[in-house]
Formats: sequence, structure tokens, C-alpha cells
Amino acid sequence: MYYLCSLITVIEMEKLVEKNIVDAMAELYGHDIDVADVQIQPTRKEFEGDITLVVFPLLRYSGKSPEDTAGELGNYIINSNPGIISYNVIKGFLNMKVSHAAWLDEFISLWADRAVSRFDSSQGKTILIEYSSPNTNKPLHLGHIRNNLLGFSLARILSACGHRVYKTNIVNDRGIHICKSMLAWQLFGEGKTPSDTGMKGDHFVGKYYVEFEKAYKKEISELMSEGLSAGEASGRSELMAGARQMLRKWEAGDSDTVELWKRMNGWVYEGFDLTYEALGVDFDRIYYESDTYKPGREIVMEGLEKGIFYRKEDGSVWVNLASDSLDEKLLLRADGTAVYITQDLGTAVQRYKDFKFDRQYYVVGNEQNYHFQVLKLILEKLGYEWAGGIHHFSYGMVNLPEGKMKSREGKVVDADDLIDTMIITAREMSDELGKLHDYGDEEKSKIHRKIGMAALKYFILKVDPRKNMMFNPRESIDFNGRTGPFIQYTYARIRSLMRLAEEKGYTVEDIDSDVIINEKETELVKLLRQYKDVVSEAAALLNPSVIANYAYDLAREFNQFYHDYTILGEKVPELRNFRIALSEYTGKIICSSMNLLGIEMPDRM
RNA sequence: GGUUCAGUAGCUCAGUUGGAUAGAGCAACGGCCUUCUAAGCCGUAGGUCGCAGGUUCGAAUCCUGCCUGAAUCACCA
Repeated sequence: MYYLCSLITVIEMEKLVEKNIVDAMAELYGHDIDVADVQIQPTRKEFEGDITLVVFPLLRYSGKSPEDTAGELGNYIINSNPGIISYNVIKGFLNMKVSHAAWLDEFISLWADRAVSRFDSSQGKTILIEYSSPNTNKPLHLGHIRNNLLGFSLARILSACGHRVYKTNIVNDRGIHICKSMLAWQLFGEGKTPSDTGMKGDHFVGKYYVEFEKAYKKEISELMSEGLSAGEASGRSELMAGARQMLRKWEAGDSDTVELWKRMNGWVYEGFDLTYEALGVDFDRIYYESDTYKPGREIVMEGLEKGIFYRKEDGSVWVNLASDSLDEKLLLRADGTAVYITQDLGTAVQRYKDFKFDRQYYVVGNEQNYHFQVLKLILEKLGYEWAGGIHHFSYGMVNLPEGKMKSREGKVVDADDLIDTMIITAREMSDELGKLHDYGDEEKSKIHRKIGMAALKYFILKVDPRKNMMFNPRESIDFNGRTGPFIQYTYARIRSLMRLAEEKGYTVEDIDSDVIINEKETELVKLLRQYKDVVSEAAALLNPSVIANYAYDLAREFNQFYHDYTILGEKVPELRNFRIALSEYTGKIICSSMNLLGIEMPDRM
């Protein structure tokens, strides 16, 4: 019956070894142990072998030294399991080598499963992902890029795992900030529009926001030079008064103000759409704060009636969260106007009505941890049973070498500028290498765009989302090494191989089961078989970087393989077929992984 | 001050459920293009895993204390 072992994959082999160990413990030491006590793990690369047993937990049953126990267990296994061809013992670790046949079968079973990302969707949940969440008074910056990439990738990953995922965006389209831009445009804009000036709409409106701040600063310093304190000066500022006046008029529904507001926001949206398109992100449903702040107010009033909230003497409405070791929190101002959290309450309730989600993830920076803690608590207090399903996906800040980004001080890395720079750099590098000489300009620029965006996206997504990250505009983004373009390059090589294979008429239908596979090939198969686990882990941890780092490891392993072995030139057809299949499958997995990050792969570069 | 998070090579980052000699890339130095794409491959060098205790056969990982940094504790969003 031993010949059957050639049909056993490595996964099955691991299970078999587990069972062998349980048997061995009973037979050698007379102890019945639980399978959970058997610690099997992949052997580290530095050591010889494929699977490793950690024997330390078993010592109390064997009563012998780690080395002796491992040796005796190794002996038992090699005699009872012909799929294990050798073993070695280092300290308390028993490294076992799995037969080539098992590794080959492992790959053949992967290869047979042509649908790479076939996940069980029967347990799929309805998941809402809110991300992006821009303000409409200025263009997107690097921080938004991290947000957008994380949100989009998260949606892809959860979706790949069989969930029903909806991407949403809440646009912060109302408030004093947009009024500042509106007022500045009225004062200094001379009736110009983005199309008059050739500017992108969001940059155009952002320009007036900056002009407002400049003029306001000037006004304040003039007032202060007349002897007023900073507080008095801001109180006397005509510009600020004008902006506030505008906000009141907007809330009152003044038609001219609303008209201007619509017009300027429209410009901004046109600009945002271009940036979103360049980033390759999209949304299933967009919410606007101007629609949700009023329902939010009603929710607060309901809570007030139910006695969950309370009113202070000045008429403002509060919630006391002291019992949850938090502070009291304002929900409505004395004049009845909404604050930040008011509209978030409205949005959350509206979204549940719209989607009946099981879970909702808010992709928002970690500076708002407190806010989302409060939001969830309040929703729970209000008795919404779905509140338990909301979760703040909190990501770290993007820091610049000079410190934190401050949009008001112009210390930002503009999203559009950065994207352009990336694509231009990709083009320069590509032209220098000259590999696309036979391509037309349009085809070339498509590829340059893919490469530039891959560099940017990978740079951001490879780091753990929770951590703050450093971005040095000059040095950070690279096209060599652990980068998106490197992975794309590996993929392009594989595609090139496949084209050549096709030209030569090599088609792989079946892989010969007599092939003896070597170390490098085994290493590749080891990585390939982890794909689904990696995606599941990324989904469970809500961490795209798990996939980013996996994709790099895979690409690197393939490059080594590519360098060391002939793939197409092999004289033995069985081996050639196997290597073509291995290459093609590796390409597929690399491509799938990168697509989960929202990174497009070029066939050539 | 309270809360939360972080601290790993000169720099940017990985490091699985606690497991072996802590890994990549960049920067530096030295090799590889007559061979399926050199955006590559190989090698050299680089570490008191913030510090000190504790738990454990075993700690970068878990616990406690301290040091440093970030965010937050708004009638801003």
C-alpha cells in the first residue's frame, strides 16, 4: 500500500505525521496525547527539511532529553511513513523531509484548481466599508491616498473571501470650511471658473480656501498691530464674520448661497473624480453630510426624549459616558446646529436602513479613535443592536521628514502631483531601459501609468496599516527592490515566457507524475500553497500588508528560480511541462495577490 | 495629567499561535548580461529587538515598571 503515498499531498502528509506522532507517543512512551499537543510547522529555510515537529511540549511525556525524544520519534516516523524520506534533529526540533512525489502532488492539486480564488462564500457577511471621506474645500493629499488605497484593498480582500462588500463614501460637503472658499471666491475670484483657468476643479476651489486663510491671517495681524489681542482680533475679523454669515444663510436655505455652494462643490467633485480614477478606486454609494446632518439631529432628539441624553441650561444636548470611563460629549449646540458626531449618527442609521449590514468598517485615521469609540457607544445606548457590528479601521498617519502634514500651512504632498510624478518617473526609467521600443505611445503610457501607480500603491500598502509611516518625497518611492514594479517585472517575465511557450507550441495539458522536483521548485510550491491562507489572514487581520509582503516573497522566489533553471529550453518534456505550469501558476497567484491590493499588472514592461 | 498606539540594522519596513543562528529592501563595497526581460541574480558588511525585571524548556512576541515619540482628551471636521 505504500505506493499510495505518491498520491498524497503535503497537506495530507502533515496530517498523517500528526497522527504518526500520536501513535509514536503511545507506542514509545505509553502516553495518549491530544493532537493539539503536536506542534507541526514548516521548516525554516536555513534548515534541511520540509516540516518540523517541535518536541519540547512532548518532553514531559517522554521523560527524555529533547535530542533523544526527537531522534526516537524521527526513527519511528521514517519506519512507519514512507512519505518521509529523511529526518534530522537540531536541538528540540525534528526536521522531516517530505518526498518529492508529495511535493509534486501538492502542486498538481493546486494546478488542477484553476479557479485561484475560490473561497467559500456560504458564510459571507454583508459588509460596508466607508473610506475616502473628503472635505470639499481642498484637493486630496497623501493622507487621503493611504486612506483610499487601504479602503479599496480591504474591500477587495473581504470580497475575495466571499463577503458581500459595499464601498461607501461620506462627503463632508457642508460647514464653515467650504464657506471660506465660497467667500474668498466671491471676493477675489472675478467670476472665473476652473475651465477658464485650466485648473482642476478641486485645486481651483482649494486655491480660494488658501486665499481666505492668507487674507484672514493678514487681517488678524493688522488688527493685532492696532493693539488687539489674538482673541479680540479674531472676534473682530470681517472675513470670519462673513464666512459665518454665509454658513447661516446656507443652513437657512438662502437660494443664492445654496446655488453657489452647489456650483463650487460641483467643481470639486469633477476634480475628485479624476483623482479617484487615477487611483483606481470607486464607490457603490456616496453619502453627503448635507443630507445626513438633519436626520442625525432627529436621532439626538429621540435620545433626548428617551432620557438617554440630557439638555444643559443653555439648551445644548449632551451624553454622559462617564460610566464607560469616558467624558461627557456634546451632541447638539445650544442653537440647535449639528456637530461632527451628529451627522455620523444620522449616516450610520441611514446606512443600516439602506444595507442591513452585518459589519461596517470606517476607514479613518487614528487621530479619530476617540470619536469612533464614542460613536459606537452612543449607538449602543440608543439601542441599535447592529451597533456591535461597526468597527473603526484605524490607520496611522503619514509623516513627512519635516513632521506632520498640515494642510492649512501648505505642508502637504498633493495627491495629483504625487501621482503625476510617479508616472513621469516610471516613463523615464522605462524609456531608459528601452524595452518597449516596439510599442505605440498610447500603449506605452498605459504601462507607465500601471508601473508608476504600482510603485506608489505598493509603497503605502506594504506597511502595517496601524502604524504611522514615514514618507520622504525624494527617497521613499523606489522602483527597485521590495516594490510594486519589481513584482510587476517578475510577472511581465512570466507573461513573456508564456508567449514564447505558445510560439513554440508547448501546451501543458497534464503534468507527468514521474517528475523529480528540485529544491527551488519545492520552495516555490511551498509559497504557492499558502495563497488562500494568506488572503484569509489578511481578511481576518484587516491587513493588506500581509498580502503585499507575500506577493514580494513569491516574486523574489520566482526570480531566483528563473535565474537558476532553464524553463523552456529543457530537453526533458516532462520537466518542461512542469516548469511551464509552475511558472504560469506563479504568475496567476502573483497577479491575484496584486489585484487584491488594487494594483494592475502589465503583460510587458 | 488621563486614555490609546508605537519604539527591530545608518534609513524605510517585515517578523505567523511564544520556537531554532531576528529577516528584506535602500544606501556602501565586490562579482554576474553570447543564455527564456539585468526594474534582475549572487556575495560582503551592518543588531544590547528602547531600558529593567518577571512568566516559560524557550520571549522581538505575553505580564509589570520605567524611558522616548505620536495621536487624542474641542460648541473643528
